[in-house]
Amino acid sequence: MAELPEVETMRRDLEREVVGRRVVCADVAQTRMMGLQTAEELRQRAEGGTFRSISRRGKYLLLHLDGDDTLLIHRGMTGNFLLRDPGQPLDPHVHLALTLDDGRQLRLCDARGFGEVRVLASDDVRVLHRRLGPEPLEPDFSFDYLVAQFGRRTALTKALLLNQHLVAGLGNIYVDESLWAAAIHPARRAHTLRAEEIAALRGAIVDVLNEAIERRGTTFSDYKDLYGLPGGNGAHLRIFHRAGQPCHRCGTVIQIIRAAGRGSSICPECQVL
DNA sequence: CGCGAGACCTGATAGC
DNA sequence: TGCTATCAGGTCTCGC
Repeated sequence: MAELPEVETMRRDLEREVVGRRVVCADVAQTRMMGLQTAEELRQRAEGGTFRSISRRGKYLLLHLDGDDTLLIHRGMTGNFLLRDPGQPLDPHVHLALTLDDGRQLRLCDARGFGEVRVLASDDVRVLHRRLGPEPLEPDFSFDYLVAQFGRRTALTKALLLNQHLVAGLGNIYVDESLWAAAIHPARRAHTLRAEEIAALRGAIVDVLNEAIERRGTTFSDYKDLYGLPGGNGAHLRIFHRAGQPCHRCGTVIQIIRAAGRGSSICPECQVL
């Protein structure tokens, strides 16, 4: 999975590695990851472009080319975006391979094809920005904003946190981690949360994300960084994928339940409904 | 409009 | 050993 910390880690690495580099060759396989865009159009618009800057919006990675075009990448669940040296053996399930003017190659690999890759004009980038909720690490993800949203919503707290229109960048890992840190059950209805619980939840989300970014993201199965290396946050997970092990706060055995259609790791003692 | 269920997809794994 | 069923979940669509 690639949630905000993994995408942000990749953004920072790409900023250092590819800004100023030119795409001399774009090999594109037509897949559903491109939506209605053809592989040929993607190739034509990417080839010859120079990377001017790299940004991120939620879980979307945006590689801005000179001119009006931006390469958009969403890694879905199993997607990896790798920077390979010349001559390195092909990776499986390559959808897109960009050969740079220094000989290195950016490869988008995704076995399942749940991700997305397209070239967008700046108008489309603006649409994407408007479509998504606030960035959780920026000031507009405020206590007041969350109180206003949660107060009028009856959905499960977990469902709202996974909803990218409400806040952009959280996925199953960091939602479970944040809910545990704030001692809130994932199936609590959002409008039943007290003000102090909302404050705790907001603080937990910020802390959990910042710590994960510091450790270059979480790897427990597929995720690899730009260099093909795992992130360092896996060993620091407090609740996610720890079913059967003791809660770090109270020692109770961690369980997996279903909430908002997702497997959800909880401490049944700390997180009561 | 908000909510929740189902669809999409394929590799890993459990069960027979 | 090899087959089949099930599960994983980010995002979109659809019905209520």
